[in-house]
Amino acid sequence: MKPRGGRGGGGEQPAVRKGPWKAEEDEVLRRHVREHGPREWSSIRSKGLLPRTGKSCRLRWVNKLRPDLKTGCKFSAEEERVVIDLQAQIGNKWARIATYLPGRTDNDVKNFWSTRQKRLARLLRAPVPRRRPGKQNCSAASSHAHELPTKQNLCLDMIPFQATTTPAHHTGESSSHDPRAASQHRPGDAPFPGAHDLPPPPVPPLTHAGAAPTASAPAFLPYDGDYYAGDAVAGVDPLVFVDPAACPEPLAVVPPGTFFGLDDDYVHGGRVLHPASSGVRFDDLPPETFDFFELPQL
DNA sequence: AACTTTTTCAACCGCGCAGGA
DNA sequence: ATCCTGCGCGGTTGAAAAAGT
Repeated sequence: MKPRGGRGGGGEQPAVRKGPWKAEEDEVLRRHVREHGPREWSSIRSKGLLPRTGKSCRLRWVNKLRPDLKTGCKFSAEEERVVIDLQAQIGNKWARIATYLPGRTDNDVKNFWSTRQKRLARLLRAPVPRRRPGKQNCSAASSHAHELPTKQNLCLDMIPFQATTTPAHHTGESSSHDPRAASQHRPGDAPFPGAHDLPPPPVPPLTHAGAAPTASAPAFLPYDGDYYAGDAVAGVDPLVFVDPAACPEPLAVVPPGTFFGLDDDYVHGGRVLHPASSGVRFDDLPPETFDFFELPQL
């Protein structure tokens, strides 16, 4: 198709190929990265190595070929919650959110979120949900879904939101507004830093209702390569720990209007309301909405 | 078994930013 | 200061797979 606006084009280059990648193409791309690192994507085409745009090559590498990716593995309970928490805090900054999830890409996070949004939207339209297809999770079987008490396990069933969560404005600008800072790896860096090597992503301090984050009770802590540092935190506001056994980390409150993109007709005070009956709370929603209800207790 | 619906995920596109010429 | 180019991000699409009827 059309190479945009006369760009990218020195001399004679093969027509751009699109669509699924072949194994041979993957191998060429891997070789390029081995030799040059994960950069100079445009040169792959200009040198005639592959009839793919640099953009396409980069995407293929980042989303599929990077050696540190978790593939064929659904999001765990932890990962789900991290995504939900961070999306509530910083919005659709998938690349940044992905920096908290070792082995996950922004595309993974984006797809995950999109799936949950659709699922919730469908559930809200259809009060009697069908049994959700139970694909095998890495760490769970879906048959637990109806066995778990929702309220105790519902990490997002929070106390009323009242405070200073910081949507995009907090995250977006200043030095922290460098979405690339967290994900871009420079030539001198370790080739593909896993979570252990990730610098603390520049996520703003998260807050929860009634208390500002403190050293003793951080609202959220980035992945530390092993487990979330919040696990061991003592003295965390008990309101945040709905059930420490089921939900060991402190969580940020979901600010109104942010949950899965629902507007305030659906979300009120940090709780999701059924559109047709404002007395229905988030935890009245079918557990099928979330996979992590189905996970065994951590 | 066949068909339909839903979910998953790979890949593309447009836009904006950064850096070099 | 401006333009050009490369790259990264977020949104979207569509095919394939899985599950339900």
